Amino acid sequence: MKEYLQIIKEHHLRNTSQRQDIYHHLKKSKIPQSAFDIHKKLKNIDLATIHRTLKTFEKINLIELNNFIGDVKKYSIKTKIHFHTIKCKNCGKTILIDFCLIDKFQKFIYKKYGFKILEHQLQFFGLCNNCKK
Amino acid sequence: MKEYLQIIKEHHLRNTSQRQDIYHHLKKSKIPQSAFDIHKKLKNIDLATIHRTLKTFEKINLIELNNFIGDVKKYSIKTKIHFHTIKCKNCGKTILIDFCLIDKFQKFIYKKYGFKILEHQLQFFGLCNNCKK
DNA sequence: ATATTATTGCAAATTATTTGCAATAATATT
DNA sequence: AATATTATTGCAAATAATTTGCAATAATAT
Repeated sequence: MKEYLQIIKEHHLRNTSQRQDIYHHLKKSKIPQSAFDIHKKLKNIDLATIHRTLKTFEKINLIELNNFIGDVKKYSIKTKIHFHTIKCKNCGKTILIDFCLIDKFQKFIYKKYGFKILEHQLQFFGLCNNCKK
Repeated sequence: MKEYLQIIKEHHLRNTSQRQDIYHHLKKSKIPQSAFDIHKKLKNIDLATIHRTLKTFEKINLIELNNFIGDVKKYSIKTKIHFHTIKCKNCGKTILIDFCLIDKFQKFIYKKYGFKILEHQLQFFGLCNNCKK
């Protein structure tokens, strides 16, 4: 919470109740949330406001886009802890992998392709414990 | 082309001129294409037909979804050659990395999380040669 | 306590995708 | 080779996701 307010203030934004509620909803969500997901929980906040808020939060680096390819946009709190996700192709169960496999490849890619990597996204699709049987 | 016709026939689908044209457009495209991208090039084919064709092609594994997160759906021919992409955050330039960094991690993930990985998608975002200066 | 202006809610617009249906064209059947 | 069958197409309309204009409201600055 301290962190949220600090970042809001740094960017000269207003600490509205809508922004607080949306931030807290994202904070407590285990899985990335779409604008519509949030609207279902916070029915009193207009959907357009939720979209605008998510864009704002993304711009100031409070949250990040984190959806599976082809899916609607979903966002999650930007943590210092980098993670990846696995989604079960059968039941949709999604879990987080709480460490990063990729960092070590960044230097290699810089040498070979001249690209300086700023971010990456790694998504796995598979079958979970239950569904693989 | 042989491959395309073979797969179409295997699935008892009809080899229409629209499907041929869309397939060939994707085949010669270096970068994943959206329905609208294709429609711009093949103006005589209805946009709804393009959407339906892409879904059909995806279902029979001729093509695969390959867009950057948050972007509209983009598809590319499914090659035996697995690849990843890097997109420049500044100019949008996109290049392909023609080998896979991830395969070796799959066994590890199976052991630790019980997930059997079927597919993955790795996207890098960074700055290209020109833009990093 | 009041003035200023960012933010909100609402309605309408835009963009991406999907669907129903009659016309058309590809394949199967004779 | 001609005809029958039915998948596929184009068109129009529907739905879904997101964006935008604008007046009302609420947060912050004065």
